[in-house]
Amino acid sequence: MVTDVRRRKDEERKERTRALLLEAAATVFARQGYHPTLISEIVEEAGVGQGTFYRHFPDKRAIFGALFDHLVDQVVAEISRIAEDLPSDAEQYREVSVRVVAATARLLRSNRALVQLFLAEGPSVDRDFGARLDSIYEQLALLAKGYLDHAVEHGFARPCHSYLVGQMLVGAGLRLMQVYFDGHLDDIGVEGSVREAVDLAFFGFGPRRTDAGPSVSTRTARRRRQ
Amino acid sequence: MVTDVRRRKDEERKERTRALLLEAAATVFARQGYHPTLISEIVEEAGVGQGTFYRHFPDKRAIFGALFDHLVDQVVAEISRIAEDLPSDAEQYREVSVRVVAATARLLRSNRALVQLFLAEGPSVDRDFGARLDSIYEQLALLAKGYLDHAVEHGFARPCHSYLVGQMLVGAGLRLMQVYFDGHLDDIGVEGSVREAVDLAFFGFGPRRTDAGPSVSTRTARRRRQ
Amino acid sequence: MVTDVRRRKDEERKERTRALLLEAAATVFARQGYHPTLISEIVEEAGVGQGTFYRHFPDKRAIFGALFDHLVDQVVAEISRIAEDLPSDAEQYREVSVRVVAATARLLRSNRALVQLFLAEGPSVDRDFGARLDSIYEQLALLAKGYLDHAVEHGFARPCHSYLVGQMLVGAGLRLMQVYFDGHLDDIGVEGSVREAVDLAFFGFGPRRTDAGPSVSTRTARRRRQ
Amino acid sequence: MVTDVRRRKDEERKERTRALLLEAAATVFARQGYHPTLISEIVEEAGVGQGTFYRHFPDKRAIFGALFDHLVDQVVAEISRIAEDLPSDAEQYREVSVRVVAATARLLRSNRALVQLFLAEGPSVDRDFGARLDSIYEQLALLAKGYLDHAVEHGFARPCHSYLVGQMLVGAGLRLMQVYFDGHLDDIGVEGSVREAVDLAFFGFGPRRTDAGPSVSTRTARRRRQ
DNA sequence: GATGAATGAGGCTTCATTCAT
DNA sequence: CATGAATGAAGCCTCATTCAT
Repeated sequence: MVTDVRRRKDEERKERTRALLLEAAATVFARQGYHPTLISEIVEEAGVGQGTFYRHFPDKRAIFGALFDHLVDQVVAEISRIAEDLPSDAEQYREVSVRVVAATARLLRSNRALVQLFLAEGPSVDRDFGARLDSIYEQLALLAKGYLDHAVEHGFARPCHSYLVGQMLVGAGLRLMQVYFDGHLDDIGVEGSVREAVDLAFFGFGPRRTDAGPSVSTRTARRRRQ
Repeated sequence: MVTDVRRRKDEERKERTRALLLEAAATVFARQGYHPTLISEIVEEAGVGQGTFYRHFPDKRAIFGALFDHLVDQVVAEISRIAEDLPSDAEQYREVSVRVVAATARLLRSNRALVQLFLAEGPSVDRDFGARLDSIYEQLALLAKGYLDHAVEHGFARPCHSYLVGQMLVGAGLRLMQVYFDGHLDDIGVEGSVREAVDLAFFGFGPRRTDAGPSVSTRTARRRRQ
Repeated sequence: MVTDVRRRKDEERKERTRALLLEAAATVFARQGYHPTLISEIVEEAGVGQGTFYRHFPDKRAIFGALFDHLVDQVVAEISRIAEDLPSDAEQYREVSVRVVAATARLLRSNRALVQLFLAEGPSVDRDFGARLDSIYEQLALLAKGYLDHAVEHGFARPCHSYLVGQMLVGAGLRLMQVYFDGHLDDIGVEGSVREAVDLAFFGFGPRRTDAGPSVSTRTARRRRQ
Repeated sequence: MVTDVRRRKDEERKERTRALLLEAAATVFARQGYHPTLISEIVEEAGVGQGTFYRHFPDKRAIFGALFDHLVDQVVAEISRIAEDLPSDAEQYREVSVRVVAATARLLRSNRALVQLFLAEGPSVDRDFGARLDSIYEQLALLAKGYLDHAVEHGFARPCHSYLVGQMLVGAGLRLMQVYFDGHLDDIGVEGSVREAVDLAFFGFGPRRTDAGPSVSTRTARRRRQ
């Protein structure tokens, strides 16, 4: 009995220490980047002993990976929760897009420092880690391609090289996120940015036509800004 | 004078050694990435002594920077050469876009390894270096914005948040390049990819309209692929 | 608490290691001089790892300085202990001088190797370190000047340029010490040397006069030698 | 014939280069001390090529030694020139002493930087070099001892441990020189300092006696200073 | 003889990792 | 489990020295 209590207390303590280390690592990585960060800086930030680190992670890479996995799990869960069903007409399609993208954006924004860290330094941590990132981008692109193919099939998107378009949308989205994080889109906010982005994806920037086009609300919002 | 001849020969030798080092650095960086690369590996690849490195560059960062500057200079020169005048109608606009983008793509492709290196590892080399990259993206986005504003003014682009759109185009382009480098667009080649990309930018992927749309040639090319 | 015990043991261990390093450094410095000594030789002599050195001292200079400070502290404490009160007549004055000088000599002799090290190599270690030595000489000279001025005032020393005389006494003392360390004064020992030195200071080597002069005991000692 | 002219020109050039190097070395050594000085700094100061150094000296030690030898030769020559004959009475003895010491002082002062360099850094350059310095001090001490023994024999010095006294005089002299170089004796100048020093040596600082004592001129000078 | 680019041995220092407590 | 002192492998960099011109 005593042993059980003891064991549980030990485990709790261990868990707490691990959390301390993860948080500290996130802080220090965000502050100075992956490569310049020393184990000694992480443990100092965490307020634990040097040796303690190695009871929880084999090396720096591992704690970086743990942070990454945690974030990816969160994001995947969130996205799956929202984007459950395929849309059945163009307008609905756009609305779903806006909703998914905006939700993702909000989630990522709340982990801004880590996201920027992974985007910027991920590829340099490790060949392997770079591949993980690439695979995520690829999956996103394929997801977009799937949606697009479905849309083309139902006539609310024009035929195109959907894989290429999917990749470009991913790239545009990533860049958009960066810019947004840097505070360069504070004038229109998440919602506005997303709507503008979705408009670009649907209609391009070519001259407006009468039969369809950017939603009135968007145009209004834009006008208000000016 | 004997001295003059001597001096010139010395300078030539030095220049040759420097070139040797730069080439070697490019090779090794491309092979294993910036951080894992040791000075000793660069000098071995170059076939010069360890100390020789330090007669030419103060440290690893510097030689990386030199490679970067060299590439940027090349690209800037090439782009300036092509994109001299602003287009005066929509069709011309698209043609100029295609020409500039395709030329840039070809130039970058011939420096593929370095470009990938800079894109992937640049932000992790240094706070400062990351800022240099960012500034380049920003400049590109502003360039795009400028063109776009001009197009809107002349009626061959619809009103939009041109800064945001510019940034997205940059992101889309970067991603496109990556994908292209990875050989995932070998089916349509540079020309085809660029045309597809420009179409996306001009018209989005929304349903085709009658009054305007992707060029016939493109549609043809696409059909052939399918 | 377990933690407390642990902490104390750790501190003790650290202190022991530090002492080990200091002793080793003294040994190696004395053997081969400051500049030719490598950190690797110190740690080998101390029987600790290379990295351990840097946990205790930032560089070679620092450990040299630590040795120096330690010795100076010792000497200062010893001298202050002896030379507490000013003498009130000529004979007493000489006796105090003899006592102070002899005590210092004995202390320095027991640290002979270090003292020689500091005298010989101190000025070459560092601009700053040289200045520290100079300042000590200056202080000694001023101390001597103070005593001398006091003596002149009370009539048991003749008027003179007391600063210059103080400096010369310091120089004479330093040289005496060197010679003594080299074993060139083994015939008369510390006591005899000091007495002879004090006689020189008080009476010079000019012809003996009847009213005062070197003490009988000294003359006797000298005669015995001859 | 042509060859001869050529040969002489080469030799002259070589000599000039060597002189350039020596002068440069003196300058740089004086500025930053022996150990921190790099060969590259010497050749830069001299305005010659790196390789040129090695055509004239095998290493840094050698050029230091050459500077030293040159100075010693000068000083020895100068002293021998003055102190040719032994004095025959006390007053003459003092006058010779003053003359020799003052002349030496003037010579050394004109090479102040080098002298300070040798005194301060000599012992640290090399075991061997330190021994050379020591030997010089020893020789000086023996010289003084010889004079002293001669004086004792003729009754114008009191019996004493002449070797020890000789050494102390050397030490006092060295210190005096340092202090003088540092400008701390500007109030009485070379002549005054020397006279004061000689007085100390002859009479000590003990109370003045009637039958003999410091020269009137000195006392006067001193009084004027006060 | 003079030059200065190239060399590489060798010392310093860092820092991930271990281990005794 | 947590600790932090100790470790030493490994890289960086310097600088005396060489050597082709």
